[in-house]
Amino acid sequence: MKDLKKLTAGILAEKLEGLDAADIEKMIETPPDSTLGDYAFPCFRLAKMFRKAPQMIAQEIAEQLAGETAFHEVRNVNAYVNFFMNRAEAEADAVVDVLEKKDEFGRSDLGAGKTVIVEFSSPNIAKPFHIGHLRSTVIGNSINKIYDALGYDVVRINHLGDYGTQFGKMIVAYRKWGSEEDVRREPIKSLLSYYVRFHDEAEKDPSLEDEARATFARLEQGEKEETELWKWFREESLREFTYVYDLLGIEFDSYAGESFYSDKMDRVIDIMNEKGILQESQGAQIVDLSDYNMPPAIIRKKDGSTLYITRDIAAALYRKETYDFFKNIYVVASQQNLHFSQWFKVIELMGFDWSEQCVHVPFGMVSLESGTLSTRKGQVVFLLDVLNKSIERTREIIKEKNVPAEALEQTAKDVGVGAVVFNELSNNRIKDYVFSWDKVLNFDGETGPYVQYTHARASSVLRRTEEDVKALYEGSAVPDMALASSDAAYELMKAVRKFPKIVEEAGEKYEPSVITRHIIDVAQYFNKFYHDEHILVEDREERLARLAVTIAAKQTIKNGLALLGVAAPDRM
RNA sequence: GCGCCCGUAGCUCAGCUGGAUAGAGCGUCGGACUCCGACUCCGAAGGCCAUGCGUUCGAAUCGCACCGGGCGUACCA
Repeated sequence: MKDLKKLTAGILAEKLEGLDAADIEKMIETPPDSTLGDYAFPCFRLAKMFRKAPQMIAQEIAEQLAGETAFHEVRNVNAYVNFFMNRAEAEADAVVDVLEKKDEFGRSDLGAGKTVIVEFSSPNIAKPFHIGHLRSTVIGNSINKIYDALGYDVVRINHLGDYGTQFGKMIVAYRKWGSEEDVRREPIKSLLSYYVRFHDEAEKDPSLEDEARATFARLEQGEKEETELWKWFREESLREFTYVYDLLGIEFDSYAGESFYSDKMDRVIDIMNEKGILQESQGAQIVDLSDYNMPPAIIRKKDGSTLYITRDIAAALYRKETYDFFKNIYVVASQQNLHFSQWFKVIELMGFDWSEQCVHVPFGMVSLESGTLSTRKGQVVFLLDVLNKSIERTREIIKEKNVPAEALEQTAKDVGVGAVVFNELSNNRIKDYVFSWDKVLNFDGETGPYVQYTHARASSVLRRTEEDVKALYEGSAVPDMALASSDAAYELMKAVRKFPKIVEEAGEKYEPSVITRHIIDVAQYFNKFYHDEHILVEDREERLARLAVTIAAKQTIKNGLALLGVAAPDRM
């Protein structure tokens, strides 16, 4: 597709001394109202340069560009030069692109040859997968897909919380109150109950905490008995997680969790010593960060065992060496902002200039109407329950619709799961939110089912005239887009044209909601177009043009949903 | 205390790295199916963009201050 903004900037640059096209392109903006044109060039800033009133400048530019064939019209309003593009040309340009690229429409090769790592989801072993884990899982998955679409090689890492003092606690608890049989039958539920009991008992008997720390230290030293138990807990837990990931359609390239780095930490400490940044304080080994207005990073506890931060540093070193990443992205809750600032700084102090390639992508907290999530206190909503309820509700609704019986289950899953995922990705990730059943199970308005419905509706139209559609794809019929250049069609096609830029923006900001918002726009424009104009008209030429618009809308929605990890069924 | 984040319509949120009268959805009220899928569409009501000062030709957007909320703040993750 042609970049019409760039083209406009280029033409303006010829008329304006002292400004190059790149500067002008940055100044060009989109008018608040489409009746004011497709692009606008504000002239306020030129006033000083040309020592003239901005309105005058705008007027003169508009007059000079009056005959320019690249534009349908150039109009002056106040201090703005407003550009109206040739609708049919712009639409045709996009249609050709969509017909040719299909599922690839919106993809680019910006990141060719570069590797991006995304660490996301990362649940704790032996704890249930709840609504709080959904954000990292779904945001991380989408960021992966976005970077993949931008041409990067992506590596999806599930940094399982499979290590740390908590496993000391778990092992102590299992030995005291656990049963092998229960763990085999209901692994997470049983392990969790031991864990909860541990905390209750430890309140009465604080020596349990010391015992747990000692047990973890033995695990870290590779003692056989502890290691066997730990391995077993990990396997059982992973089996349950996989079920949820399958439902969400999410895959990982690596499950190297914290434990994977347990033997890679001495090196980290050696490097720190070489650089002379490690010091002893209150029996622990720390890196002092007071020069950077941060509390110290504790690298090694007084009992010799390591912490989260040490493992993250070891993991980053390993990943740099293994993958030579261009970017190393962490999709982790904003609660850990300080943690990431600390260890990014430590890495820099260790002399690694790639510390700036490490990016923390934080997101806001999820809470319940009854308060903060707490697995231990039973204040929790399980993700599986949410997904199942949503699927169930979808099944009820689509039973009477146009879904063949054999496709019902799959469709209920696509739409039900899609609703939950879409909902999760519709707001800026940094915002906190309160989980509400009403909200996830509401399918009206700006929701996944709304967008999916729009897609299914477009598919339905296309299904009715397969010959025409085939002809368009094969190129044996070339649509005359002048026959579909109404306001409704044009606004829709403008949104389609914008899609590749939207993908780039979402990548730059690490913000899937940019895509979510945009495909809602596309769906809204399509629904308006659909209502305003009959697509399957008698006249073939007119019909082909409107079908081309329909194909473009459907494809954009489908590709956008794919980047969110949401399916786009043809019927629902 | 200190640090970071959030504060836009009754509710949930957009608002592009400063621009032309601040936009959606939900909810409320009122309309549109003998017509390509009504999980749809159209219309109405609803705002001193928390507050104050500043920078600027121009501020919801940038800076400072202040209020309210969240998170974090040495051996949990």
